[in-house]
Formats: sequence, C-alpha cells, structure tokens
Amino acid sequence: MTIRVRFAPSPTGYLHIGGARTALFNWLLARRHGGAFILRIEDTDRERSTPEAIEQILESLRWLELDWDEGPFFQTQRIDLYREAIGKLLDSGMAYLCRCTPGELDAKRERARREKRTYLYDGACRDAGHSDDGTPYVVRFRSSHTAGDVVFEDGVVGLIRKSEQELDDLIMARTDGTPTYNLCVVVDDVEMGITHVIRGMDHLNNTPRQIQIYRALGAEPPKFAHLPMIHGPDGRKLSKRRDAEYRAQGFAVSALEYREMGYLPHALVNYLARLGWAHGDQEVFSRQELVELFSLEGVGRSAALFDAKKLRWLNQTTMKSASHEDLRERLAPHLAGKGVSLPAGEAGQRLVDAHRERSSTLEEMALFLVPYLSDEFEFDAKAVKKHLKPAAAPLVQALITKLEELREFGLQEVETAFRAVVEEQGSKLGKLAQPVRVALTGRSRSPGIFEVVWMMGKERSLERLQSALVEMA
RNA sequence: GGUCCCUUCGUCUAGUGGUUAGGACGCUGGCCUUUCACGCCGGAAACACGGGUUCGAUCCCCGUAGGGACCGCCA
Repeated sequence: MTIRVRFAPSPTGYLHIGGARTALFNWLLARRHGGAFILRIEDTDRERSTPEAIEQILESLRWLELDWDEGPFFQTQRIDLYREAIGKLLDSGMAYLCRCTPGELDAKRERARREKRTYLYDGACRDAGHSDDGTPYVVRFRSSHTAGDVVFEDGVVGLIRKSEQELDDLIMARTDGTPTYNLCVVVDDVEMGITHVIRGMDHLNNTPRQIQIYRALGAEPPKFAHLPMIHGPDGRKLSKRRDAEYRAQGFAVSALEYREMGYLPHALVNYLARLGWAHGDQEVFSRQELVELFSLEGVGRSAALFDAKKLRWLNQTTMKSASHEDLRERLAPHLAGKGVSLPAGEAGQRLVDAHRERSSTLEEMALFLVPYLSDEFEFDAKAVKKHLKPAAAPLVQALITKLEELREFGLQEVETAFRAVVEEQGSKLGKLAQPVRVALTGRSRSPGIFEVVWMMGKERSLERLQSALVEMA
C-alpha cells in the first residue's frame, strides 16, 4: 500500500509555523516512502476564508519547497460529496434532523456550566423522528453509545481510549445546509484514499468521533499521528495577535515572515524538523537527509518552545554552505529593499563569500553590503569617535599615498601597501586597520581589511580615506 | 469544571533497569587574530515532586503538582 498523506489548512489567515511543520512532516513522510502529498483547502467557513489567505498559504509552501502531488482541492467545490454522505447517513438512520435552535443550545450549555456539569448535547431531537417539512433544522450524527470505547493507536502518542458515553451527537450540516468540519474531513480523507492523517495535537480530541463517522460510512479509519504543539518563546500558545511583541524577540508566527526577515527556507525547514523530531545528536540536515531519515518514531510527544536564537544560528550555518547562486538569488530582494544590487560575476561572489559567515540573516548581509554598493550608508557614531582620531591621520595619509601609487589593485598589492606603511611608521597593523575599516564601511566590524579595500576598489577607497582624513583633523 | 495529552540543563533534545546522564542553541573562560565572525579548547547548567515494584530506578506502575488541548450551526 502506498502512503497517501494530506495537508489541510483552513484559509482564515497566513500559514503559521505550527501549520508549516505539520505540512513538512506530512511531506517528509510522503517523500520518504514514495507516497503522495495532497493539498486540500478547508474553506467551508465562508465567513472567514479569504482568497488572500489561500494565496499566502500556497506561497508559503512554495517558499519552503513543500511541493504537493495532488490538489489544491477546495472543500467548497466538493459540497455534493458531503451532501451525498449526509444523505446516506440519514437513510441508514446514522444521522437525524435536529430542530434545537442556537438559542436553546446556548441556554443548555450555560446551565451546564453554571451547575459545573460537562455539557453534552442531550439528544432532544435524537428520537423525535423529524422530517423535512420546511422548518429549519440541522443534521446531527447519531453517535453510537453501545459499542463501548473507541480505541486507536496514535503514531505519536500511543494508545488512545475514549468512552463513547462522552461522545455527543455532533452537527454535520448547518441550518443553511453546508456541511461542517468533522464530516468533511472524514468524507474527504476516505474519498482521497488518505492512509495517514498527520496533524496537530489540537485534533486529538476530535479523532474518536471521526472514527465513529468512518465506521458509520463503512470505511476503514486511516492511521493517525498527532504532532505536539509549538508554543511561543514565552511558553504560551502561539497568538497571531501578539506579532508586535514577538517581533521584538526575532520571532514571528507567520511562516512567510521568515522570508522577509532574511531566513533561508531550508534553515526554517531544518529548524522545524528538529522541533519535535530528532535523529540522535544530529542538528544539521540536508533536505536529502531529512527525507531519508524521517520517521514518525522519531517524533516526540511534548510541546516545544520556539527558540529564535537557535534558528538564527542554524540560518548562519545554512548560509555558510549554501551555493553562491542560491544565496545571490535570495539576497537580491533584500538588497533591492535598500536600493542597491550586487555586481555580476566574481566581484559579487567575493562580496557574498566574505560576508556569509558573519551574517545571521540575508537582511543582515544586505546591511553589510550596502557600503560596497553605494555611497549612501550610515556611519556608526561610536566607531567614528573611537577610531577616526587625529593620532591615526599620519598612518592613513601614508596609506593613501601608497595606494595611489599602485598600478595593480589586487588583494596582494593592497596587503603589501598596508604592511609597508605599518613598518615605515613603526606602528601596528591594528592601528591602521581599524580607522580604515570605519572610514570605508562606517563600522568597526567587517571582513579582513585587505579584502575590504580590495573589494571596495581603488577609487572608492581613496575617496573615503580622504574624507576620513578631514574628519580626523 | 469534564475529558484527553504532556513533563531530562534557560531552550531544542539523546539516552538506559546499573552511564562521570550525551549533543546543540544560548551564556561564559581561553586560543586564533587587523575588527567582527568562523574555527578550536574549556566551564556553569537537567532527570518536577511523593509513593510503590526491584538488589538497584531518570527509565516500569500509581498518585500529586505544573503546563497544554478540546468541550461551536470554527477548522
């Protein structure tokens, strides 16, 4: 039997990182076993579903390179299927018409709450034998209360047992006739031949009642695996409302926002994979390794806190080994945002290579690169104050003279010039390097100084050294 | 409140009925060095608590505490 899994987001907002991980684990399992990864959009809540959210979700999956084999399917286009299933259940007596109004139900819920009882639908219409005479109704599932416990083996959590006494008759079709979630998932998963349902732990409690529906439909339930939740850095549930607060900590709920922040998709994938899944001590995985090594057995059971610092480290690590083409392509939008772009060919490659291991994100790298690509860049006031002092002026002046004389402006020649100046002035390299660094890049942190001067070019370097000289006087 | 799930360093985690409880991020001391970063070497840092089973429990069982999810004509 070939594995068929699905990712089934509801398009009521952007794809959050918990959803991204669910998608990833499904995708990994499908790829690991040569199965199919199916994308299904659960948009039956017409009030809250939007086309923008759908596009955001697809774009997020594309960015993460989680390609799907079938779909996207839309539940709103499959209504007939659900109607048919509901009709079948009605005919067989596994479902019935219910005329309880929302108001009546609210009152019962409220009373149960006041009396500190568990609210379960009391089955007022269960045996009333209502038929469709034009009075508004909903369709309820007739939950079995005789078969004892619903038992299933969860791929992550293990054996789950639920007493059928605690399963009340859920609504499958609303007053307006539209089907609800629990019915749609089951019908779709049956129809699509889904073999493994891998989803968030928040669905664990729904599973027993869905299993009842599978049975009522005469279908074999798939294997279930419920993934532990991901919590925010504060240990609390992820909240889309607290974005501003999160951002201050370098954290975002939206998967796509990590692209904006300058993360490589594979870094996020690698990080998400390690959140709740492990393969011994290994931290860094290639896409290929992930596909080869992933298994449900390696998935843990406890919720995890999102650690933005570790993601940053992983991103830097990933950038170190990324291909130049990939980096250049992903860096471009960040540079464009600052009004600059990378020169073609080797000059651009040099800049990227010199900065890839000292940047945590593409955004940070872009910031580093601006001084090489434009004359519009910021000077760090503290660095200027500390290094552009009169005492360094003679050294800088001597360097200017030496650099001006250079016919060839290569890395080797620049270094020779520096060393000659330091020796002639009886000084130390550091005394000259720091002022030059600040003069050229505006800050006290950069790649090796010979490399900086070389990458900056003769003309630009001399210009900036000259203005620095003025500053120092 | 009811039902269900979870609990190893601050965080992500490995791990076994007998280990100096391992790794990674972060923090920190040092080396390297023209700065930063990388790299390398070192350090602090965990089995939630209480019972039981056992010669022996971090590991198995039961409680307690803490955390989470669900309890909708949302998904």
